[in-house]
Amino acid sequence: MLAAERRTAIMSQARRDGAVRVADMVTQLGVSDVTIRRDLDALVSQGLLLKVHGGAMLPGSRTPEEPTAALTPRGPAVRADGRGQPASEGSGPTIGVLVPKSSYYFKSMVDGIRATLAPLGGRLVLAVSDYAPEREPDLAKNLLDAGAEALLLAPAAADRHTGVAAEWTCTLPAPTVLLERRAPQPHAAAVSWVRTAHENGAALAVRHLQDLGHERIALFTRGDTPTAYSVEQGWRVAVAPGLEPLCISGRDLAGWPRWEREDTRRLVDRLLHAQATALLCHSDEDALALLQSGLAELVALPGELSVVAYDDEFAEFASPSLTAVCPPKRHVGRLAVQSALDLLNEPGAPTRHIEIEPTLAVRDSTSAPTR
Amino acid sequence: MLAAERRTAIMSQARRDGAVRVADMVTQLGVSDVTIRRDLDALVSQGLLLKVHGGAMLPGSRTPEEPTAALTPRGPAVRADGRGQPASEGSGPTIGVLVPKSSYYFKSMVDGIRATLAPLGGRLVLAVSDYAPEREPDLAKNLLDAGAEALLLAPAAADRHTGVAAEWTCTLPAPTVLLERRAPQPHAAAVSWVRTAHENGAALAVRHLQDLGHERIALFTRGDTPTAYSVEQGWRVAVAPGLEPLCISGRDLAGWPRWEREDTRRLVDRLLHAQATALLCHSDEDALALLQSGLAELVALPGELSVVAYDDEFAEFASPSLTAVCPPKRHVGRLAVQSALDLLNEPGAPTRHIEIEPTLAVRDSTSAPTR
DNA sequence: CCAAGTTCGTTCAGATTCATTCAGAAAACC
DNA sequence: GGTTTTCTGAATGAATCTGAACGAACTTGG
Repeated sequence: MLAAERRTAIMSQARRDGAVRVADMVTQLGVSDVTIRRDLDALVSQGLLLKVHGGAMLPGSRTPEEPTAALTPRGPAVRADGRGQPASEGSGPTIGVLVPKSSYYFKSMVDGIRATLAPLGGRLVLAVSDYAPEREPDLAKNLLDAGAEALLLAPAAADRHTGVAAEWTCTLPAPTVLLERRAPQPHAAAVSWVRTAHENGAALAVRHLQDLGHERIALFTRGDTPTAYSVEQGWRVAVAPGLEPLCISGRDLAGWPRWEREDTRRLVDRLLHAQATALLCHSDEDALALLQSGLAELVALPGELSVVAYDDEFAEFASPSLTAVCPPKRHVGRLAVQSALDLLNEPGAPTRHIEIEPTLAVRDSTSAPTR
Repeated sequence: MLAAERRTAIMSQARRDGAVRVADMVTQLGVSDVTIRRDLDALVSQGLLLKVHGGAMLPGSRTPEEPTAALTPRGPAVRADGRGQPASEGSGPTIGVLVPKSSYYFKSMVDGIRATLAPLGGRLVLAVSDYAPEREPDLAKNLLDAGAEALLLAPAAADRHTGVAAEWTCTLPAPTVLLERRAPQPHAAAVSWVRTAHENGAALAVRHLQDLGHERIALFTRGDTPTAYSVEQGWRVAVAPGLEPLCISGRDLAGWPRWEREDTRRLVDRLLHAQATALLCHSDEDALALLQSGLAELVALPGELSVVAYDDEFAEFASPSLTAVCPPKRHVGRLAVQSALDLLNEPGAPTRHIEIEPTLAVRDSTSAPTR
């Protein structure tokens, strides 16, 4: 492993957890403690970390007092039901988070929230609605009962086309920041939100493909969520107008999300019939499933069909590795926490609406069309 | 094997793993280490890779050796203007700020920037363009020469109607955040900005007046700036459609910004003639000037004419005290600094676009119309 | 307060990697 | 055909990285 890679790994862990300990990195990276310490020294001299006994912390976390406090709770100290340890003598704020799913997309977002909160000694209380809108008001109340002073909400109770959240999310008795949702009209100027510019993410992918020479670019979107609609909208605007766009929605696809060999064949038929040379595939999970169910045997990748995955959880590990749009999930979490803390610390702080731009990771699944 | 093929292979591996080792590529491609190193040099000079000991890494989202920290001599503060605090032990970053005016609107913004930077030991370098677009590129360069590691720009070089900044603001060799401006299209997804939702601020004022029972709400806007156009647009959308709106622009008004008694009388004539019962006055400075030049002697305030000031620097101290829209100037500065620091500390951090909502301070200059 | 267990900083030696120079081979150009 | 340009590989000394070892410093729990 490269020294610089090691340092990147250390920094990424530090950013995730707010701190790193030498012993952990020794076992994790398989090098000696001296080496880790030297890495830390280097990072410290760049101002990226602060050394403390046992490891290092992110600078700027204003706790010169008890630096080790954030180090000692090893692993994810925070439990969904709130019965986790009090997270460093309760000096920081308690933030309640409501997400529809604890896995996949929202996992990274929650990671970002945790990483931002950890160095401040804040506590995270998590609720998962499992996409059941009717349970969410109660879950939000539970969060408040569990001591949450501010709420970060990604409610399933939202218009699927516009991502506008249900009204109750805007009238809770605590500062609220919506995640990947907007507030309904009477409250739009009063409730903050942080969202990904998924439209631009899809456009980014389309433009990359167009630059390579593709003209007919199909879209597959997963599920019936605001994200899927935003991606679809961005794609629709970015593909050359005039050409009939080919959009395949998981919600219309019998059998989905189980990709059988037969499904994949049918999908490929549709793509070829529409003369598509590229596919933007919402959720890299589905792109991976496509590959695993024989996509590469039916068409040459990327020669006959270029594939861009939307989302970048597993795309890197596919074969061929998938070019992917990377929604800045971790940063959505981070900025939401910062906003919530601002609202908490300064009661009159103004509402803010933040859009974060996705990036594109170009890998091996896209090339110029061969035809 | 062609050299170009080799380099493609290297890039592909780099993109897959985030890094490549010289030794690996030697065995994998069957050429000598010198050759690989030369390939790396070539790719580095194209900006595609960063060399590190043992190999190379993807630029961005990485921690290159000793970038700015060691290069910028932490010397005495170079102030672009006037007095300067000693800038606290030089541990923090240096932020360059370019504003068109150091007074009035931007004063509070700069205050917000300074207040956010101060506890971090950061240094602020300020440049003022005095609304001369042609001087701004040089001023920005000066800021960089003075050691600025990131830039916050509110350039006068911007489309007055849309607030889209000139292109050069997006191609500077340092993380850039635009203040109250947007980035032009090819760069919109790559350059962050922070702006006030002036449209919503104007709408807020209009709605307040409508709630009081006003139907004909006039607008005065000051100057020929993006802010004025945003306010005008928000006002235009919010006033009842169908009614002919009365918009008076300072840019069309002879003599402005000097309010003589005669000007005020003419303005009142126009308002009364249009049967306006309320006035949204962009810049509380002008609202104050109106009052001081005899407005209250010509119409009963707020009975015959309700006045809402846009901006809240002096509105509170007028008599009667003015209801005012408060643009969150200080917070614009604060969030811009936070964004710049994020970009500085984490080179791969995604672009963000932040809109902050103004608030409304209801005071004595608005009431239900008496008519 | 002490004692045990960690963690820290430093030095030294071995291994790897780096930049550079020089020379040979292949391709391009006249 | 001859010359120039470009690319490649060997060789060299210098620079860098890594791990072991040791005494000092720190943390923790009585």
